Amino acid sequence: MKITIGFIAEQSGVSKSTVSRYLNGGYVSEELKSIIAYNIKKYHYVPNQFAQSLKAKESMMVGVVIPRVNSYAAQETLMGIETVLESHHYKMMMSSSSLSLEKELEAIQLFDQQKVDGIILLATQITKEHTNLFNRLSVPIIIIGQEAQGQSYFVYNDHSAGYIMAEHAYKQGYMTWDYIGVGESDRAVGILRKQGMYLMAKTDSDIKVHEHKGDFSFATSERIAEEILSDNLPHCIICATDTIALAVMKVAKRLNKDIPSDVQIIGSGNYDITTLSYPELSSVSFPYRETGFDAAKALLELMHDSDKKFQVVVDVSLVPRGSL
Amino acid sequence: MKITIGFIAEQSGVSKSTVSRYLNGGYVSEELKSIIAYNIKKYHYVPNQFAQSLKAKESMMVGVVIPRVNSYAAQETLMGIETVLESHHYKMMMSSSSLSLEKELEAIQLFDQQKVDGIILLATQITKEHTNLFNRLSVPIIIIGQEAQGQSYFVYNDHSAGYIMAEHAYKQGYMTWDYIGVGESDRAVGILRKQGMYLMAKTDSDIKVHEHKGDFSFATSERIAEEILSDNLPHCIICATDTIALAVMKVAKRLNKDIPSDVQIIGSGNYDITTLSYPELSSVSFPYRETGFDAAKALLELMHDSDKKFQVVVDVSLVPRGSL
DNA sequence: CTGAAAGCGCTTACAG
DNA sequence: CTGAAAGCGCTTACAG
Repeated sequence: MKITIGFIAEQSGVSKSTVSRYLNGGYVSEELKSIIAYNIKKYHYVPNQFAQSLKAKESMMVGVVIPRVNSYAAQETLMGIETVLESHHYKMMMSSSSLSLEKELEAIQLFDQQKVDGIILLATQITKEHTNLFNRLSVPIIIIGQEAQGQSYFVYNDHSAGYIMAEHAYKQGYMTWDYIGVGESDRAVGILRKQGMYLMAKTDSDIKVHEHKGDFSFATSERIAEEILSDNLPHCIICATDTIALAVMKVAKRLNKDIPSDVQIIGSGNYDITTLSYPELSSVSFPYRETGFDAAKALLELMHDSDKKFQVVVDVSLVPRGSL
Repeated sequence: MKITIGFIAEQSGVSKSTVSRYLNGGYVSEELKSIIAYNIKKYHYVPNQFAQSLKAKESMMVGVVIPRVNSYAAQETLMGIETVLESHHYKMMMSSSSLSLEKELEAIQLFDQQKVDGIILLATQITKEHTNLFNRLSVPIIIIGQEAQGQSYFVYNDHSAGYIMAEHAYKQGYMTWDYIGVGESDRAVGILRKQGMYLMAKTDSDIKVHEHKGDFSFATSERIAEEILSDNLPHCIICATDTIALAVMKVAKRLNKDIPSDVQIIGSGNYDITTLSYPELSSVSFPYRETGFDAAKALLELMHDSDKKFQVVVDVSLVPRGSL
């Protein structure tokens, strides 16, 4: 049978109100407390959360929507978020959109219906539908990774990331670059990083850049790398992400190129695996974990003061290693 | 203001029952349908999930509890689970315990309260409390990674993993091994893999094994590797996990050892990054994704036939590469 | 095909 | 300190 508050009340010889008060820390005599406690234990009573939430104000849960489960950036960000939520006794619920925008929207809406106290979205793209949904939400939301007009967000300085990679190549004396980018639907990675790179390239008219359109996948990156390296010439390859860079490195090794004398490689993201390759991969560091931490703190504030707005740009920095 | 079913009914000039019926596919005249639809749209009405679930039977959600967010095994398993849930129109909610057994128990209980339709636990340890909780759950649960008496579970053949690593070392002609293990609280990784290795070692009395007690962390593994390699002798190192193996490889390179001529290394797990190192890491492959897939399928069955019981042992296989 | 009413399991003023 | 009662937003027989 189903153990309800009414059953516990009955067994304890008190009213439901009293049991409810016991559960929520209201006035109950010591005597009743112990007998109620006894029965709750005896029957393994667990309050029905739906019934509670129908009245209650706070669920002490925050929902986090991530683009995919095997993303280094997502993992790190989650760990930062988790740290602050935990210390404030909130539970973190996660939902992955598997890179489907539709599922992403659904997940956000589901969290809203579930009456979480706040939502964090690790975004890859902000569409008109996103904006509409954001405005209808009954709980605060913070977006990480992409700008969203009128909302609170934390974005990385992706423009600077592109510039920094280019500048490093330039300072090492390389004047002809291959740039492997990703699609422009991801504004931060697809557009801003590339723009940053070109801004730097324009500072010296001797610089030549060959642009290649790629995507986030390892396989596509390998294919592009094979094309680039097929001419047996030296190449300085600037990659929009570390995944791309790692794929390039793998192909270069397969073709017996020496890194960094034949082929120079730099990526962005500073994934943990950049230090496992040989040579280690030069990269641009994005403070994912700290940003997750800060965003969660900000969300906590928003939950209590919905007039606030956070729109912060997080700095990135060069981490030169062996590959360039 | 809050848009409820009552408000929509009022605006549409019908009763709440009719709106509810509209929502749930009951009898409603075409005429009323369109006017209700109109108002739902107009006011962006979204049913309160708590109120629904108070009555409803199914939530179409399954909860997955993972030990930590940055685990390769967890990621892969999740992707397998996701594939089947998605195709059956279930939503996947994830919760991480951050390796805290207490949080793990809480998360399971929370999912149960939330009336998910089923739970999958990626386990690292099964305690008495776990068993008690499992028996009290009102929804089916499947455990992956550890045996749980009386429950449905999918475990890997960890004993075989240990044996396979040892056998490979033996066949390559190495007779003196260093084995780096993890704590025994994780029965599968800590005990079974080690036992499998020793079982193989016992087949030839010339085999010597030096056992080292480590843990899952990269840092501890590096420390142990430094100890082992400090004698400047050759070493054949069998590692309970790929993380440990990767750490050993890093230290070996730092000490300018050649792999595999000075130092031989093998791990378990077949993480994706095993192919990024140079040389690539030999390992034992665990079919994480397929197991997630199968476990989710099994859960779906359990949800409709709670008498079933799944207790399956999944095979693992050697993947020899450059490091041993 | 439609609506009034009871009920899901809890919380919360309110009166005592 | 305690209990009766109303209410949270929905669903579901039941009668019409």
